[in-house]
Amino acid sequence: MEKYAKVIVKNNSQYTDNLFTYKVPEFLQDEICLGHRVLVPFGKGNKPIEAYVFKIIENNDEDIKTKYIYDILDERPILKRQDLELIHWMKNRYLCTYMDCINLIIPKGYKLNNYKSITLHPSLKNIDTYEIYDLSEKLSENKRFVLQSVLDNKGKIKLDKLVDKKIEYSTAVAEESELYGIKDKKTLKRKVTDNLNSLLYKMKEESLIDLRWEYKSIKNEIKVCYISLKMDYVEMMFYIKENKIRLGEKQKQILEFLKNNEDVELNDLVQLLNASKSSIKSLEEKNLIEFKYEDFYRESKSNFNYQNKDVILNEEQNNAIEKITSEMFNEDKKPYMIHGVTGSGKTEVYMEVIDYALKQGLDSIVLVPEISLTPQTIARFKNRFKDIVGVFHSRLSEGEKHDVFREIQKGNIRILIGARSAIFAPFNSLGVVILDEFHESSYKSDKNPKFSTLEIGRYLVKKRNITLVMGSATPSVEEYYRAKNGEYELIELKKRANNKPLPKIEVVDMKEELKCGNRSFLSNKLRLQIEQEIKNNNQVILFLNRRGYSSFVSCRECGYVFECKNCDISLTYHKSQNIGKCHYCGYEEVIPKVCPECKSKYIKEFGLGTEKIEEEIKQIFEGVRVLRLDKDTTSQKYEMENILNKFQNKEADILIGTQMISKGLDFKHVTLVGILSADMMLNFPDFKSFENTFQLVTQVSGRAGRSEKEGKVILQAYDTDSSVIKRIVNYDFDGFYEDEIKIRKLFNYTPFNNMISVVVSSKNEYMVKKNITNFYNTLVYLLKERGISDFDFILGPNPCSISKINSNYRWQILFKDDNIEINLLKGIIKYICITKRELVFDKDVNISIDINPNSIL
DNA sequence: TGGACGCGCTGA
DNA sequence: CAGCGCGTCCAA
Repeated sequence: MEKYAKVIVKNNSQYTDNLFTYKVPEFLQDEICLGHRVLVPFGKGNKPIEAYVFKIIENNDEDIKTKYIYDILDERPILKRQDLELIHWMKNRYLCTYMDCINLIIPKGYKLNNYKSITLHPSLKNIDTYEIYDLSEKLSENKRFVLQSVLDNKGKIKLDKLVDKKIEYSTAVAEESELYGIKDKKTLKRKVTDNLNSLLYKMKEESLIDLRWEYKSIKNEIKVCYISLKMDYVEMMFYIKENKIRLGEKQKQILEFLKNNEDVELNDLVQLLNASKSSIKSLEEKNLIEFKYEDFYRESKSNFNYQNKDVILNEEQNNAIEKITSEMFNEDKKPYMIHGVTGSGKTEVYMEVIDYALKQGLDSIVLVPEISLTPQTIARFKNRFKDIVGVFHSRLSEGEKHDVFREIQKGNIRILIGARSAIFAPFNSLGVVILDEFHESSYKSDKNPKFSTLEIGRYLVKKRNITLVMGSATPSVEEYYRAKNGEYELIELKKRANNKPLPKIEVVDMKEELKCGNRSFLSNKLRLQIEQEIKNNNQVILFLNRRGYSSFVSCRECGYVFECKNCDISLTYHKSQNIGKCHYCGYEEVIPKVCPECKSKYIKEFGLGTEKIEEEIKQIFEGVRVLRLDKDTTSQKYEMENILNKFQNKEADILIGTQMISKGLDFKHVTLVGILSADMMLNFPDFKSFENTFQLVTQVSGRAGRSEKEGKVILQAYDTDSSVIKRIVNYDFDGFYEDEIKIRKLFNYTPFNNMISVVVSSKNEYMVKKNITNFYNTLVYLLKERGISDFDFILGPNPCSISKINSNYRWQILFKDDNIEINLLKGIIKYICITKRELVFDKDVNISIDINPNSIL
């Protein structure tokens, strides 16, 4: 019997995104399992690369040549059977590659290093050195160099090292790398590598050298070494005498110490006794002590102090908990949607549900939006559940991620708090997934696979019968619609946990302020209120959803606007560094004093940003302590904790921030929230801008009055007649929902439709146009073939609203599944963009397919 | 994608 | 013909 394995190979090529069949060698036949990470030879040069076993078959009737699998890389399969199913499902749902999906769910920190190594040809191995030198004399300079390097390096050298040597050698010979012109190091290295490679192949042909791929499997792990005596102390003294073992003074000290202490960590021992590692090592070699290695858990710790509050659950909360826990083992339960006003104690409900699951032996995942993965949230869970709480988010290092996944698999972590990708954590018995603030757009991934965490959650409910609890004070319109249609179990929490009313929202008309001659961003009312609250020893939060100093800089003389070199976006001014920054690609440039176009000096910044607010607030309220929380002030690790700690300890009176301050923060002295410009978001050209505004403003408002003191909100806007603002003021979610769902229905937006966005981009604008037209024509052709002649559901091709990002020109086609079956449409798009990609598209254009995108810019 | 290979140009 | 740059093909 012959065994074959169908595998997915790990490389980042679009063109190898299918199953490859390999023969399983005899010695692996009993061992190999689905989901194993294996090593296979790939390509002409049989380069060893990683692959994942997706299928195992006996006897292969397909007529394809097969190579043998080299080896299995880990003892146990790295992917479970259910992971493989999920990968298939995701690949089809989000039209991405297998590897995109695999990368998301395999434990991190596994790496395969492969390199080419050069040795002397076997026929030269046994001849003496003199003969080799004689031989090399007859060769060209370069070949001699290779042979010499191999010999100098004990008969074996890695290609990489040879390249370095060669560059060093060439630069020494030729003046200042003149040989290759002045190029950056990377291109130089590539070039040298290429040239050496072709030389090496020739030398291999000539039987001068041997060329082979080698590899090393690396696990990013740290072990801790614990040391104990190998036998009883008295017994050992005997043993030492018996065998005439000579010990140094330090070594005697060590043994003495270990007599009273077991399992001492190596580093502690070194420090405590000032001992050297070698003296310890030699004790082990003398068989007197033993080492025990254990996994070290690189846990990202936080220095945030959270003060526990005593909580008594109210009736609404208890009902919710009762409902969810009582159905936990039901077969066909629905996901739960908790719609609870800000401060209604949703987190307490989550914790009770998790606690219940824990007692039933089930693990839980708590998902929060990236920006609200604050120390506060984490501390809250850790305080209650202690060490079994793990944290997972994209800012962890590879090693930290690896350790978290390992601790999960070991069962040491039972509750994981994390951002969206934490939903793929490898729990053994997952019972509960919590999706907090589920309306947040960050639950949709922006890189491949462009998955929606909600959809994955629903998948897990269906396939693995987990309990999915999604909570929000401001559900998204589409999910609320689904809840109303019975797809979810809707649970309403209408009261705040502290039984205080929601803070009153007052609207200030900024047009009126202007008329009265107040040209500042601060209305008189808000200014007076801030003064008042600070006098009363309370704290204030000011919210503006834009970081930086001003939104753009322009010349008042000629109208020149500073724009990003790489993107179709104006630069945001950052005054502290006097630079314009592109918030898309990170491009920066110093803003000059004179206009680069007309040389006038009338350069001025326009629009508001948090940096400017901070500056002016400090001027207006002298002596007031101000903190600013946005992406710019929190770029360094722990900076966010520091700011939040300071604010909590009342080391500041005012906290200014972007949407980072809108979620999950709970400060008891905050009595006033100022929303500086509600219109800013409202006028955003996106069909979700109303919804986003409603959500954000409601969330921020909820930061006020969370304990005994009552809170208040002042909302500044120009367009005070806007229906959205009226709904916000009255906390009228239902009204807002009714307004919005009508619009959605009218224009056929989600939830009434699916939308697919296909963006083609490239550095070359002409290529983009050509390719997207090609795509469109192919699509229309295929649709006609299927008898479809009404193409109303196709919008475009058009340039994207942001027509250039990172020097890439972007064109888009949008699809709504109006008159066409979504799966048919997806099938066709997949066929063109993936299966037959090379027939329709040029190689160097990027294609991005997004199902139900967050934004269509 | 990126590794192997083949082709053609240049200069000795 | 060695040395080098470049384009093309293909992966089990």
